[in-house]
Amino acid sequence: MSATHLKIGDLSRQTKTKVVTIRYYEKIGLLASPHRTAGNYRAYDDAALGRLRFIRRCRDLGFTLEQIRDLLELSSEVERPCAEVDGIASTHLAEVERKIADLQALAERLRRISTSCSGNGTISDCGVIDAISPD
Amino acid sequence: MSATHLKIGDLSRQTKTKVVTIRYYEKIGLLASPHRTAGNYRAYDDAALGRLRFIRRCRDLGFTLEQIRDLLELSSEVERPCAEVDGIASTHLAEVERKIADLQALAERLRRISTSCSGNGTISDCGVIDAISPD
DNA sequence: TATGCAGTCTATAGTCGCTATAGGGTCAAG
DNA sequence: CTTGACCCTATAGCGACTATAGACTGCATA
Repeated sequence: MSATHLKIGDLSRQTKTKVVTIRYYEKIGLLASPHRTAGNYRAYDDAALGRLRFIRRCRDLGFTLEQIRDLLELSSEVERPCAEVDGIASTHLAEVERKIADLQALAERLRRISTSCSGNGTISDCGVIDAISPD
Repeated sequence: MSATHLKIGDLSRQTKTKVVTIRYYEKIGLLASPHRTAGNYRAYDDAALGRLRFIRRCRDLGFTLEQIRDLLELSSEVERPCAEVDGIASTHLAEVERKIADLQALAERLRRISTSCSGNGTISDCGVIDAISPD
């Protein structure tokens, strides 16, 4: 089982990850170096595909590569208490929530800036620049 | 008027910008090279301080340095229609709103992942990893 | 006057997460 | 036997900084 010979392009298509990115993950040690064919092509098995899928799903969720590295390591140490894994996830959630709050404040300011422009004067009449730099 | 001799550290404190960052802005041509003292120290005037303040406020608002470059250029061409400046701001607002929506969806997913952890088992009992990688 | 120390100078390399490019080699189909 | 899609390595670039090394300046205190 999992003796499949997947080429890097197959992984690329199946995970929507650019070939160069897969090689990059290997270079930084996030993905193990796979076997090579006679012609020096990388030959992956299903486990590698699964691991890459996991990585990509995590990236999608906004985890950093460092966090993903931790998650991958932890997930193999099945006896460790799960508080650490949950800690990574909830730290990240807190970060995301903070970002949302920041962006909402930002959107509010931008809306105010936009309304200070009448839309048909020249810059000297327009409130936008002044709204950004209120000296 | 504006013959003040501000040192880079003064600008740094007054705008909460790291000294290296100010020098970086100069290097990429966002901030003009100021006069130098006899001892080769950068000597800024109030205009430079104002410009840096503007840049920082824009960064705070999430504009890229490229967009700020445009804004600075536009704002000096007082006869141009202000629709351009407003366009930059409202394009940016749209982006921010999209980002907020994305992050909210993301936070929702993360919350669901976090709740799959009971909090005191081992990793093998913990739903977090499985929740991320649903095979 | 000497010394210490905070502040400044230049130049270079590192960060993160890729992406792009150059200059090749491999392999299956026509 | 050539075409073309795929693969290989190695290096440099992106944005917006940040960090570091090694040297100089300028001011206060002993």
